[in-house]
Amino acid sequence: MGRQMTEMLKGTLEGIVLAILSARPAYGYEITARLREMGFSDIAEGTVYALLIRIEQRGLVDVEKHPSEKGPPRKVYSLNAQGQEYLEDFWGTWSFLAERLEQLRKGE
Amino acid sequence: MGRQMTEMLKGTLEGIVLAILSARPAYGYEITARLREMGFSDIAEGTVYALLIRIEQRGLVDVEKHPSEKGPPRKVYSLNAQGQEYLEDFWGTWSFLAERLEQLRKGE
DNA sequence: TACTGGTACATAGTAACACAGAGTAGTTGG
DNA sequence: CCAACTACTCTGTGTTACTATGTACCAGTA
Repeated sequence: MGRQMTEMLKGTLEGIVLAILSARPAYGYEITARLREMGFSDIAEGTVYALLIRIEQRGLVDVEKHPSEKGPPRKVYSLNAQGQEYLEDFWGTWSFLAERLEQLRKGE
Repeated sequence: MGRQMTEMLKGTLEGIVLAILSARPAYGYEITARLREMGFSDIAEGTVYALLIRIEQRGLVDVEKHPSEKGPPRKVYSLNAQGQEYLEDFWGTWSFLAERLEQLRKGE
């Protein structure tokens, strides 16, 4: 992945994953696959799992273990109330940034 | 500043500064002031200076020293050809990210 | 003269995050 | 048995923005 994308994902990847979870619960491997479909073709698996552990420790998601038909059991994450609130903050921050950048892009 | 904003600025602040410089040359103190006017109210001065040194070392900007009426001489930065190219890459990366995020925001 | 405040740049140390790369397990099919 | 897919974990590294502090230069003023 490009250096620019790597740096830009810092902070936003977390929001992206929370947004995915706000649609419906999901587990790590599934989220990774979803990201790849979205075009984030080479986000490292390890990055996603580490992020999930982080947001779990911050209490933004609830976790349940479900057996899988194939492979080891899945850790299914779902956004809780605190996570929902945090996601709204994220959208606020994102909007602020996106507006300034659109302004900058036009302004020349 | 919030944790979210701090993380999101990683990767974007560089582009923001380059975009400011693409409009016209500027020096560090001036850029910091411009950022504050834009609403990035508490971006640390040290952050901007460090960033300017970084982009100078990468060869994205040219530097000239100009005497100042008040205080020490100014280091005036201007975007060069390589910087222009890099900025275009930045806009490409940004657009990609912004599109996915808008999609995610709508999709629920 | 001494002091204050604004201008202008620099640096050392810290925390957070994405990445690379390797490893551990379980299941299925050749 | 082993390759391929599923599913999660862990260690170490580089980049970045922040905090905090320091240097330096000038104007106005008491």
